[in-house]
Amino acid sequence: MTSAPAHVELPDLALRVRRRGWRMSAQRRAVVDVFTGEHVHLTADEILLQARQDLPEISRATVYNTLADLVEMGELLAVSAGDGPKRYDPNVARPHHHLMCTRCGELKDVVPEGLEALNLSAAELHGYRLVGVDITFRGLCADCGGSAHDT
Amino acid sequence: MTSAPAHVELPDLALRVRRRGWRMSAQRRAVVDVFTGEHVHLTADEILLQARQDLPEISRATVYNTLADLVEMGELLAVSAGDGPKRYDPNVARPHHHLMCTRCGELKDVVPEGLEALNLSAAELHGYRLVGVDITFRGLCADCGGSAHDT
DNA sequence: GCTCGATTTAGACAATGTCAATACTTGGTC
DNA sequence: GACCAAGTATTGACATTGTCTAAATCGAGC
Repeated sequence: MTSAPAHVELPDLALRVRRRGWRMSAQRRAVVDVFTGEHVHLTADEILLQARQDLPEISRATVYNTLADLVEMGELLAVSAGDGPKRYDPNVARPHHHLMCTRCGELKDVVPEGLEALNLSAAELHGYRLVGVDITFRGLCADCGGSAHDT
Repeated sequence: MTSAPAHVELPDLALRVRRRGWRMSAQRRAVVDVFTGEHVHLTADEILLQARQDLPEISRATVYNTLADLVEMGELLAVSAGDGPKRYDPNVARPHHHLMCTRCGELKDVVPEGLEALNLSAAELHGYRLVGVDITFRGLCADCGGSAHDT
């Protein structure tokens, strides 16, 4: 362990948490490093498995703790996509929605047009104070029989 | 057990499954009868508890089986609302979306205006064949600090 | 009231997530 | 470099939600 990883190019999420002065540890780095790129939508279990390739002894609780912290800080979005476990999305910079394959669970980011007008009337609000809107387009991805063929 | 419940006024869901010739049993009736009215959004556990008031020996597996059958038949909608368990919605007749309280999980049906135009461009479809859209408005209900006051 | 196939049941199991107590590590300080 | 305090990680038990199987039971038509 004499090689100090000094000038590695930090991916987005890693850079952001670094800037916040978030206390770093080998475990947190292993988790954060899984999210390279913007269009990653992994489940906690997938994140655990990938993090273990760097750091085999990392525990499940640590991954959940770290993810919860990141969500709390607003650096990660937790997306509950129908069935199955939550997925985590590092693309918090640009508001977007999701396109989900109902068969394999794959998730894509989408930014549909004409959504600015999406509002509820006072009657429809039922006294709620609105915080946000989640839109999930359901469909079949190309691999699962999407636009290619029927049945 | 000599009183035959002959001309009870059947609520919607009960009527509908009856019409389909779905084989009825005390257990299925207990589950179906929980869904009186349109604006009911219960979790499997709540359904189990309510059904047990009619039929104390009904098992969890039966409730899940029955719910899965009803969803399969299209008589019930399964709504995954963020955290927590799925909720079941008997309002399948009119397409609608949901308004969810992020604190207590309460769910309301809403039919927002100006949604007919909601579409994805070919590029955004990523080869998916679109099946439907789920929209969930997130907020705080009146009881949890909605329109009344801040903090 | 029989009979057959559909339905229900208990309980084990699986997947996902949470928690508490203890041990360890990090970063600051001398 | 060693120490300390606070923060962080770990193990393993637990909770919740849901699924499965084999055996028992029931419903509805005859």
